[in-house]
Amino acid sequence: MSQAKASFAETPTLAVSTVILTLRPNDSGSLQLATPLVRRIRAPFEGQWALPGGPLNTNEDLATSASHTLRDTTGLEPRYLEQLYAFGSVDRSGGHIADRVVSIVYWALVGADEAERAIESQNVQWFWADDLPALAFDHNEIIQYALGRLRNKIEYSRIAHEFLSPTFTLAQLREVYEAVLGRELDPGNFRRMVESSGSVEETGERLAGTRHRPPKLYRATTTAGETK
Amino acid sequence: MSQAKASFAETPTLAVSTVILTLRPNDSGSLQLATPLVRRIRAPFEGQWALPGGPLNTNEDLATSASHTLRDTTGLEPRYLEQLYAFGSVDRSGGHIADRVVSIVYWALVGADEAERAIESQNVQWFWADDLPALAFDHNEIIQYALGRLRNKIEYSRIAHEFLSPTFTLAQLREVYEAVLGRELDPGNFRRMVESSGSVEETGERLAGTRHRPPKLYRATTTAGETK
DNA sequence: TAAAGAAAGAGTCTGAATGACTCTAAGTAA
DNA sequence: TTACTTAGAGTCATTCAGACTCTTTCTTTA
Repeated sequence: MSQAKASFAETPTLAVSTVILTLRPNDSGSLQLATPLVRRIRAPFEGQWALPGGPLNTNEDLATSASHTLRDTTGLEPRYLEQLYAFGSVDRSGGHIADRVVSIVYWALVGADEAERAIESQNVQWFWADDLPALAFDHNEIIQYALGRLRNKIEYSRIAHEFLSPTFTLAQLREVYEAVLGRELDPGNFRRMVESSGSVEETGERLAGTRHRPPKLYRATTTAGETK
Repeated sequence: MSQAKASFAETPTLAVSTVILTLRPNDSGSLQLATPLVRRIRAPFEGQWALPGGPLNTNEDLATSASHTLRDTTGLEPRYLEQLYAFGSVDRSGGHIADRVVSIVYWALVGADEAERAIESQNVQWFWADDLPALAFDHNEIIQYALGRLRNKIEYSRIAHEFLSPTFTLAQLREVYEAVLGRELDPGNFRRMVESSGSVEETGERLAGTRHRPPKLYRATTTAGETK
């Protein structure tokens, strides 16, 4: 395979893209999933919105490429970044096989604190994840896939706190679950579940400034026993 | 990105490989995971064993490429084929960046009936999955990754019967679970679990020729309610 | 022909986890 | 001081999984 370059001339090009997800309050005050997209400045799909991403450099690892492009285009440096799936249908570039790109897609979760640092411009904007325009390539499907993975993974993993600031109340954590799962959860049962899971620990402080009994603040425990 | 070919000249080449897993009885009669490997006939890693795979053709979908290469090199046509992960560290080609290959790896489960059809030759051989030689590239790690996925997925999914012939007894199905999970399961509890899951149905026949009470034969129910 | 052996298959018991729910504590706002 | 709101502790009933027992139904052997 040392002469591979020659015989692989017809191999599709390789890009790395990322679905970034965060939660922000909508008009009615409840949390909703949002994602930043970038406007394409080249054909195909010129002018349409797309996932942030770019070609894979020869000297870069996949995850490195993802976070690198992310920083350049959106200014974000997510703590949570994981490979999602490789999308490579021959027809995903709008029918032109000559344009064929195989995308290795990562997904990232961004906390409330980090999301504020995001660049927003003419060519980078946030959208509600469940109300997207028609995107370039198969990027609508990709985001749907990411949302499915998120809803699935939040049930057995400890990723929910990635959406929050480093310290948070159990009510805030519950809001994350409710927003992702799309249904309300019983506060008492939720508290019991979280406390017995060992995924959070008390900081010893309480959140002040509420108009009721001040809730305890928690932080995520250091990732021992993390489930992939 | 229509001129992409030019600017992507330095993009790594793309290959699709597959981890094929089957269960076969070992010397002591219990089932054990086995996988077929092919001997490399080119540098790098010439002469070493590797996963079956090959470069991705421009006009082929990823999964199509996987099953296509699989058929050509091993003669197998697995019913179960799913994308596993994309492996793309810069150093996985033995240190030569010029040889860099990004592999999109699929995994396949092969039933006892199908596995018999496999070609075996000087350059294609079966190995026990937990007793492999040093393989080309990072293929040892890839197989470990696939085994982890299998052990995880067998717990919440219905893939176990993919290792069996179309009809099977509950004892045979239990043996599959025991081999994959590496521990014994209580026959009674296993029966209750499987029957209440709705993943199997009786064929109405029984397996003859045993030296004890003949067990009922089951088949997998048609994939409704399949969990991804 | 009877007894022994083996696995099939049904059923019991117990403890842990979960959903629905109640009750009290501790703050703010009027 | 009273009303209001959420925090946080606790109860009850149901479901589920592991450990275990017992009976059934076949083959093998005496």
